[in-house]
Amino acid sequence: MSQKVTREQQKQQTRQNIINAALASLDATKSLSAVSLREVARVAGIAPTSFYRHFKDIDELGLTLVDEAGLTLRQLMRSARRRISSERGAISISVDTFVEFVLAHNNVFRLLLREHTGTSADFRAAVLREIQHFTDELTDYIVFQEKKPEAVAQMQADAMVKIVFSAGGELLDASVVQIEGITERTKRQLYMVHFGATALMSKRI
Amino acid sequence: MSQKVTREQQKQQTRQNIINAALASLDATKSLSAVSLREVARVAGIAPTSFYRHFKDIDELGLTLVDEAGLTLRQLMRSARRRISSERGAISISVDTFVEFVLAHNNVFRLLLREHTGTSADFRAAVLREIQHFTDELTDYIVFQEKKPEAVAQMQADAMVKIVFSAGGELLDASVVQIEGITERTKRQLYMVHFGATALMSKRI
DNA sequence: AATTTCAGCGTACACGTGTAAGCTAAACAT
DNA sequence: ATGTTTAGCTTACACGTGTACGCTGAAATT
Repeated sequence: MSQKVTREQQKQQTRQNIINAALASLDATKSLSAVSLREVARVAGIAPTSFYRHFKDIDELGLTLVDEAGLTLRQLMRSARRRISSERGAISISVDTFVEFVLAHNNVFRLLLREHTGTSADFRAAVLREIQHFTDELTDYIVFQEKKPEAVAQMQADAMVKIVFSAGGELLDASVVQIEGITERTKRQLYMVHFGATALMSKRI
Repeated sequence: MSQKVTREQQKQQTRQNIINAALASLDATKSLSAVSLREVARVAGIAPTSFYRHFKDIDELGLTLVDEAGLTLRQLMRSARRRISSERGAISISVDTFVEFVLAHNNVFRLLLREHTGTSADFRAAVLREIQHFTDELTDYIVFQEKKPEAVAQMQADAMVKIVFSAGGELLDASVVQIEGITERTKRQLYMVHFGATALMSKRI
């Protein structure tokens, strides 16, 4: 049938295999910088040296993974924002969606969380960029929805993201019974921040 | 002069040398689990195999470091609490002290932050224990000082610690001009949480 | 003075790592 | 049909790792 693009198709297929292999290797006991070229190649089903046909470095693969993780997260938040109506709903729906994401793609979230404080400055910068995206979009939402000045909205969004991401980290090691508790606590904490920001805004900026 | 305890003294001295060597190896590019026994031994000035006379594992050394880091932090917060008078002062003094700590002992704080999301479940648990100490003491302070119910105080303290620790992570990569900004922002965010918790308490728990 | 303890040493091993060099064969362009 | 490109392979190398084994010499005990 279609044998026109077979060559490029194969290459893209192998590239995806490498990415999948790397993601599969990223469990709770393995950091990105500890993933070895040889292991990835082994799982991907290619020779170690063939890896270089697709990525210059193991680091280049790492940055690719961080980018994909950030993309997934951004898409998620867009879909969540579509389901928001009232103010109380915003926090509840957002947190629920985030929790679902962490639990469903725990390897991906762990990747972000780990490399956020990891050993590679490049990786840290890449993760920071993704978190900044996350924070910026939340800031925009707050400015538009709650009619708050940019400066206040930024601080509120920043605090909220810090709380949510930290809670996400707890989820990774949490048992099933703890998850509900963490979720509820996080919602109330975000509500605290929301309330505090609103009150402070009208008092002394 | 004193030759009575020379034997044990020497051993303790070497043990301290090992700990110092490990701390010295812990810069921005090296995680605890990536510190090699051989490198530590090299820096400490002993043969690789002599390491085992002091620690069973490299992990046992790691846990020792986390404990020492937590101890340092706990002592710091005690000294900070002594300088607190009014309510506004509490947040300001605490954050300032924390920032000083992170900047002065950045290797130690980096250790805590890294292993908090690191690859070893034992290390994660150890760091979590220290953070829990931190949170518990803050909770007690809030209960006693602000007369809030335990449940509210816990959520407030937990949110505050999450914000402060996240900010500490930013400080590690921040330039000198950014530090002031991060410090101020953090104070305001903590004030948001404080205010929000107070307001929420009187409304709907 | 004789004996026991033990902190530290040197040697040796097997293992996983990144990557350089040159080859094969199949997809492509001509 | 012929020549070129290139994804993937095999082989090979030097390096750092954890740790097992047996030894030494001095401090501590008797």
